[in-house]
Amino acid sequence: MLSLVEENYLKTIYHLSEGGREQVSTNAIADAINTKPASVSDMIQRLDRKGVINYTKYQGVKVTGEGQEAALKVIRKHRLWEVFLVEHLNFSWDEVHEVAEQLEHIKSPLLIERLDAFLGHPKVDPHGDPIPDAKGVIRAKPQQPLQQLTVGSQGVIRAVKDSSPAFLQHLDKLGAYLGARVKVIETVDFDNSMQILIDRTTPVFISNQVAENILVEESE
Amino acid sequence: MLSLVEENYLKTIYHLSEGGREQVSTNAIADAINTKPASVSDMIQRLDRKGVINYTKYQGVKVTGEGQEAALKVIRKHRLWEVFLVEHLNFSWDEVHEVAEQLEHIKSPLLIERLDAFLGHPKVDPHGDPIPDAKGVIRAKPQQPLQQLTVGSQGVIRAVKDSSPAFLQHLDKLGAYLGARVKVIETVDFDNSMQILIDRTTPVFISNQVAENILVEESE
DNA sequence: TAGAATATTTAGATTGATCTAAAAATAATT
DNA sequence: AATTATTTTTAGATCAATCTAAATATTCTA
Ligand SMILES: [Mn+2]
Ligand SMILES: [Mn+2]
Ligand SMILES: [Mn+2]
Ligand SMILES: [Mn+2]
Repeated sequence: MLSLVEENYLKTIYHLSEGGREQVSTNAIADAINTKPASVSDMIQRLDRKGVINYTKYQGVKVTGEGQEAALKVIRKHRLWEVFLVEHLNFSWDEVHEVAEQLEHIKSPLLIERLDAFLGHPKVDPHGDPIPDAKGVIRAKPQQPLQQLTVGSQGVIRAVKDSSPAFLQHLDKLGAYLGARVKVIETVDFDNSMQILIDRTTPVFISNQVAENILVEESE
Repeated sequence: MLSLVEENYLKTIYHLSEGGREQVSTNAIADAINTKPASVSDMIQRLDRKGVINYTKYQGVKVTGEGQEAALKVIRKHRLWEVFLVEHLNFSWDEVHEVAEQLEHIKSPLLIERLDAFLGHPKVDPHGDPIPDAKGVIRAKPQQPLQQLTVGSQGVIRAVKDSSPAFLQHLDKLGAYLGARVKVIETVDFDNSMQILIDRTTPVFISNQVAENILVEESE
């Protein structure tokens, strides 16, 4: 059994290793979780003892099979709650993350399975992130950062990499949302910004950082 | 701001003082919360410093105005979540309390107001307990333990005093539920047990303890 | 009302989670 | 390769929440 804090560490480590990184470093964790490296060093030794990560001194950590299972359970809960908040309690997509950070730690297998059924077994959360099923299986769709599209190519917005209110509210202003069609009008080499069409309306400029955090499914 | 543990202490103290008791004793709290008196002694000094209770050494504690407000917020959340679980996630009334004990600590004013609206501003929880409104106002209906009814008198079950699975499952077996009509057929002086009719079906025997924990609204 | 029983508080320890400061290891750079 | 810079770990403290054992108050009872 993991404590709330341990669950947060584990989830963070899992997310950091999603990018393909083999070993996750102490500093990376400290950064992500807003703690000091000394605290992380302590905690990862505890998590190693609990068998959810493998820790080798000075070499960072790696999530074990058992650890991944636990991490995915937390992530499943987080995302299901986000769906609930948006679909049934009229939350907007920039309001849900913080609350879901709390709800993800509620311990009740019955609750989460009933919630899943109530929601109709959703496949993605309000940010387009896939929801693991009860066994921890994720079906990820092929997506790429909007940044990578070339002039003239088109796609549909499927997810966002960043779930911060600041970013999501910016997208709202741009008129961008999950499912919107986008087309690249122009790319600017100087700063990697681009001009795009969203749903065939007026062209808008987006910065490199924005384009990096929008995930699209390319379409012909 | 109160910690999860502090919220639990405060809620417990509030409930213990509901019965009219002026001062709540250290031992009573320790009992209710399953801790040692020494731990309680420590905690009530902290809660006193935070201004939610008044503590006088060796004389027990009393909830302050501010404390009552905080306690009622937690109770409101607890009961709203119980309604949600029963009405929307198909939980039975004996399964909700434990989960609600966790959910009641989620901190988000928006969430709880949205949940309240989603549920249609319910007035009572699945055990018949009144739900405080956003301002902490409770409208309690006139109720008395079934034990107090005399032979021949009738009433409607409005609430249960005990929310333990054991008790509620027993009521299920008896066919008792909120809203059921009851009529006292016979009372036994020897052990204070009674024979009652539930919804005019076959008479059933209930013990003194059962009769004490069923709250009815008497009717002519 | 004195002594016994009970309730409450204090003292001192422990555990989880965090921090700062210092030490040790690894990585980068002349 | 030697030195410097960076990263990571350890040592020692602190705070919340708990415990056991001992000390102190209050309450009951004879
Ligand atoms: Mn989120
Ligand atoms: Mn999300
Ligand atoms: Mn309850
Ligand atoms: Mn209840």
